[in-house]
Amino acid sequence: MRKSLSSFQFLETFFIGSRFVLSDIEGEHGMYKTLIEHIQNHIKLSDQSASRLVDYFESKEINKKEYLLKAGAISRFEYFIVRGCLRVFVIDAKGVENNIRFGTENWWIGDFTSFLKKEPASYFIQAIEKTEVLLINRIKWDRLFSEIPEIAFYFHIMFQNAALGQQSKIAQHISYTPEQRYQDLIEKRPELLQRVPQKYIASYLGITPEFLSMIRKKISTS
Amino acid sequence: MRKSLSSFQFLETFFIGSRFVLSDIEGEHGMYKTLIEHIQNHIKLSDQSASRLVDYFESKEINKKEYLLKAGAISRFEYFIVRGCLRVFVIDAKGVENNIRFGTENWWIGDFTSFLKKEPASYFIQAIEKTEVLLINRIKWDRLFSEIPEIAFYFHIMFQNAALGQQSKIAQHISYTPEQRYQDLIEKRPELLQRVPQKYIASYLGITPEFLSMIRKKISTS
DNA sequence: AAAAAAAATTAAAATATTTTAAGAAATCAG
DNA sequence: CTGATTTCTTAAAATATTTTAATTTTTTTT
Repeated sequence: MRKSLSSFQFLETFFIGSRFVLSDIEGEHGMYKTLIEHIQNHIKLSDQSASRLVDYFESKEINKKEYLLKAGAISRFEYFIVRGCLRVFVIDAKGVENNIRFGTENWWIGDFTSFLKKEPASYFIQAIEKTEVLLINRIKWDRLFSEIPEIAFYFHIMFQNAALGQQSKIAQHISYTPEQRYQDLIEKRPELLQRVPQKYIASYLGITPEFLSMIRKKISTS
Repeated sequence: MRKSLSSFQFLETFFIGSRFVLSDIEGEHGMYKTLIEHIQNHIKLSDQSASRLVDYFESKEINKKEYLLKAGAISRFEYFIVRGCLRVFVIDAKGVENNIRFGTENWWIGDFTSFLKKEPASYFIQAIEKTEVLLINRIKWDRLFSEIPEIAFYFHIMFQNAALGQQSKIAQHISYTPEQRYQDLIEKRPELLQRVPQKYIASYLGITPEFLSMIRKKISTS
């Protein structure tokens, strides 16, 4: 009979952010180490359970400009980024690409609605640089939750963070000017400005590349 | 020993959306019926567990213009709207109110970050009309999760939906014009246009009331 | 390393949105 | 019900942002 973690316990783990050191997942399984450490940063997960994760995920490397997912297809996997950088975008009625998210190391990426409901995806996911991901299919995803139940708390936290982060992102998008949104991006994810082409950043901020250029010029001369 | 629902099971419940009829929660406890039905629309919850919910929530009625929460205070409760309409807004650096969300019947509302971390809230929550809510404090919230574990699945779904819904809302805000966002609101939440003053709607759409007026005029004459 | 392609910058003209101001319509308080 | 207040609309002027187009810089390909 397993003991269920109370909400309180999981929150403690969440905020204290205890980290366990792994010794048995090494060498060829290096990419799993990244995922396991990320999970253990958020919940308690025995090294034994951790070592079982290897059975659920496969690894994949994609080159710059290659796609992990194209809108219209059914998203068969959820992806964890071990190394690299991806962009998520939609194509609107006018045929224009709109970048809505950038994923880097330790981010989960996917079209979750498509993955769950087996509906055609709305998003494109493309590599901005050579990227290594771990992926899990739907069958193993379900198995994961029933066979390693602690994991449910980890994803609970992931979804909760996603919901909270996006809530404040919406607030910002409404109340900030494009210049303020750019300043905020510089503060929160400075590495993106090095890794992501400016035209994608502009689209993410909801402005044209030309206008982003003007903003950058204005900032640098003040 | 309780049986844990697998991810698969809870998803089935989610999408099939089975509904159970309650007969024992009636009369003076009518407001709980709304919550219980909402929960049972998403997960399986025995009528016995359902009847215990009464112990966790209190009810409160607030009048038009009254506040449930003000930024700066610590949010001690999460709220479920039984009847009425609330707005969530932030005040930006220029002192301007920015509405980011409207809650109506069956919506959960609160500053969840503040509630969890006991930090000062960033949001104001104010009634747009006379509103009846059920509220739960942090201690009972934790107790709820450990004593009625099925509920965790319900909130898992709530967070997941919030994360997904907000994701697509961000995508829209970037790729739609104000006019398209207004059209989308008409489609998705037509009742809000009757219940919420236009100046709040304008703020929610990220435009001035004057410009919303122009959009409405343009739409009505085409 | 050179040629070709893609991305970033600059500036001017065009368009979208806000601001200001005033009047009309709707709602509120006594 | 009536006056007072708030909300909504309209229009003109001001500002922000996009579009277009040309040039420079950077990246990719050969």
